Amino acid sequence: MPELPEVETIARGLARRVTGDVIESVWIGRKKEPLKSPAAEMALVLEQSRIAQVHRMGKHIVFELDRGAVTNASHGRKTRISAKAQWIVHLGMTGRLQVCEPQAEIAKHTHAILRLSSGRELRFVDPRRFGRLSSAATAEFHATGIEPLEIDAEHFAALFRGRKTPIKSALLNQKLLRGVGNIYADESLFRSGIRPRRRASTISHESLAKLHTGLQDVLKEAIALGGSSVSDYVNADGEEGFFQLEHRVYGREGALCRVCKTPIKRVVIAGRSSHYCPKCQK
DNA sequence: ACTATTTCCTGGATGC
DNA sequence: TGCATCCAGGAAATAG
Repeated sequence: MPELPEVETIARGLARRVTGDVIESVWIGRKKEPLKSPAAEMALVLEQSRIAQVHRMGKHIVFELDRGAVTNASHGRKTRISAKAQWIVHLGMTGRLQVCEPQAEIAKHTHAILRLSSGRELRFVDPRRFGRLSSAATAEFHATGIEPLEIDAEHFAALFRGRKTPIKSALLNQKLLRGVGNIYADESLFRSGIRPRRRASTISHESLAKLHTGLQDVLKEAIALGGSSVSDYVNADGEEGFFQLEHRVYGREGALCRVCKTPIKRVVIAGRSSHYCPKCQK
């Protein structure tokens, strides 16, 4: 399940492989489900666009497109119109973007194929269809929330002021912070000694400062290790990450806390599995 | 204006 | 072996 570190890893891998490539044609398999923009509109935006840049915003992968040469038919000669556009991909739970040769077997649940001028294809595969594709030709895509690696301690603490919701839910709320998912919410709460059910507004400024540091540390460490490979996550080169080996609470129900040997507990908060150490976290 | 709950979707694990 | 049931979870939609 790709969260900020996994999406960052994937975006960097894609940037290395497809930057500069031109999208020559597009095949879109479904009319709705993964699509947020109409299929025809998306194809129109993508085709003949040059991929100028690939980067991450929250859990979104954003392809910055440069739609260079456009024929102005009214004068019968080519006029260069510089137009910017974007292709925005959210991988959901099981979404994957693969760069491959055209003869490579088309995986089950392939929903979109972009044919590139380099002769390769960029394919979007998503069995569970929680992923989303959208395009922005005029209005620039604007993700909600603030990047957790860019926010300072004061603004971070202010996000939770007056919120009665459990801190775990607040961390998952993409309108506050963007990119934090279940794994890194649990891991950052462990690092800062806060139980996931604690009401956000009741947490001391000092603890929130620890949470700010803990969250930034865990995200940076995870990016350095290529993300966490749980279930079927792989990066743009099909390689697994290694941060799952560093998890201190996530997915460790019943296993002993690495700090105090107390068995890790699992509770459900807002429909999400939440893991914590009952001794280390208060 | 918030917060809580439900819904979407399929593969893999589990149980009988 | 086969079939039914449950579970994972991000974010949008819905309800309170």
